[in-house]
Amino acid sequence: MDKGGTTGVGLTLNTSGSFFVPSTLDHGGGGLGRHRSMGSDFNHLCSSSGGSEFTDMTRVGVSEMDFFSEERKKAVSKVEHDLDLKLPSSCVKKEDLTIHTGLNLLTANAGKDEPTVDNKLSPTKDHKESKTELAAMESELASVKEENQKLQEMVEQATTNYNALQKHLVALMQQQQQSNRHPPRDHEVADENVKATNLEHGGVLVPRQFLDLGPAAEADEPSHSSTASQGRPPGSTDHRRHGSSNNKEIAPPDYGSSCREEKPDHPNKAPKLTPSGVTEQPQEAIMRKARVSVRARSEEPMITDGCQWRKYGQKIAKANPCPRAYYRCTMASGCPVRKQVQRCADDRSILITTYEGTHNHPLPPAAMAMASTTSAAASMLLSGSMSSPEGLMNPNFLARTMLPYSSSMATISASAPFPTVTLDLTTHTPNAAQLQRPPTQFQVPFPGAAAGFLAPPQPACLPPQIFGQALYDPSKFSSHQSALPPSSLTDTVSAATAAITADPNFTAALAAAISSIIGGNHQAASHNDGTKSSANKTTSDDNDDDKTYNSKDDASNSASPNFPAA
DNA sequence: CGGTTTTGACCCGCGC
DNA sequence: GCGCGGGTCAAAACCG
Repeated sequence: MDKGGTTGVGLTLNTSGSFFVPSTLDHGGGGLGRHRSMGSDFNHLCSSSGGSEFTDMTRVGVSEMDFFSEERKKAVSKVEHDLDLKLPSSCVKKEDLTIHTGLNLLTANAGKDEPTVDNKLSPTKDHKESKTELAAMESELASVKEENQKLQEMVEQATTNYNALQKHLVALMQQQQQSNRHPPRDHEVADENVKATNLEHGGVLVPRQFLDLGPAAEADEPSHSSTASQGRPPGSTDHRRHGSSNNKEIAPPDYGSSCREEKPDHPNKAPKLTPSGVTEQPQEAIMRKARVSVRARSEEPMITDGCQWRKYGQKIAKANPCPRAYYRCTMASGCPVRKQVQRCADDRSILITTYEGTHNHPLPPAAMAMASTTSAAASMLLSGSMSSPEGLMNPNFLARTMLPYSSSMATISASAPFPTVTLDLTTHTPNAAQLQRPPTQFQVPFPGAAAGFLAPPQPACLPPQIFGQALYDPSKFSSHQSALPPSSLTDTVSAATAAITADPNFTAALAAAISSIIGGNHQAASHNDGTKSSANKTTSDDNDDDKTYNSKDDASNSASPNFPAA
């Protein structure tokens, strides 16, 4: 498609003086509706539409040429003004987009085009018709202008939000670099956060962390992390007893060895080289090892997070009589995300779900929230741990930032083999709703919402529906859950989210979440069918997904190891 | 029949 | 070196 480039409008004139926009123009941006939905090419398309649309509707007799030419010029200039068109000289010649009007055009092009029906029109009839057409044009032009105005406002808003987010990211990256050199004290961090938020930076730096996060960026993860996590040294044989039998179509990742190979503290591991020769970031390996643990009350064997999981193992840990189940994401082949599900030893109504890794595939909307949140929490954890060893070694570092509102909401475990954030959603926080938007909470403009990708501008990444269908199904509600009605859970979730988002380090993570949400939404619009087909059993929608799991799990619930006979 | 779950065995890191 | 514990594999069973 010619995006309003050097292709001239190329108005042609028939012998009657009527001129048409040739169909070749229309394919580029003839339909107004097409323009409205355009994004980055909005201005370009509008600029060409301003002319083409106008001229497309215009069919004027020769006698009116002079009169209408002035009108047209005014109208076009108005449109251009309204749209505040900025036509880069490099790609658009202004004169190409200007409506060629007047008799000079007539003389220039006269006789070049074949006669049309308009030839038969008498001047008088032509005149009247032209007037009505002009009136129609003007009214339509007005509505178009109005719509374009709205669209432009939307674009501007989205751009503003995007810029604000980007600036903040840049500021945070700079701040992070500074803190690497001179680890500031806590209050200094807070001050700098405030300053960073207000900083205005013109530079466009995209932090790598931002790029690394989110499904879009993760799409190539298999080629990276798979070399890191799955790639056994070329000559090393599978030391396991059996050859691969399952997953024949997939290069079976050796998660055991990968896990071990990726130990961040492995002393002898030199940074691996990607095929391209780029040194692989150890951060990525650590990133995959960061864990987000979610504690939620649920009678269900598994909380509903919108993803498809396949159980690949079960183990009874020493400290907990309840067996721990191991699940792997099956929404895409080779997705590195795993989760562990285990009931709390103290309170078996509490389900502890620990997520690890980031999805390398688009997510359905229902899965987006949890994935974004876990990814964000992991990123936050890692950004804290990355910026200084203190973050990793001192469990209070992140705890301080995450727990300004509730000490029971989130905890950081440094004693665990891997850095782990635990979001405790089992405790109802009375003031959770008030904490949802604390005055000092960093709020990221939500480009998705601004641009209309997401309907409600929710600060919370965790819609309540992800925490088990039981929350909405009274029949499945246990006494535990009835003690925690959905609304309060919503508050708790919101409060947890508020606690997380209060951390400025969360920014990069949230950016990832946003990008994944946007990308996922973009995907989701066209992905549903794909999800259905590829996930055959699971998903006409999420409820079906739940039912699939629940039916099985319910059937086996009595014998479910998640509920061992006490 | 294909996908999922179960379950015993294996691997590896770590502590002693 | 050995045992323990966590994590994973994969054949068999199960399910729709």
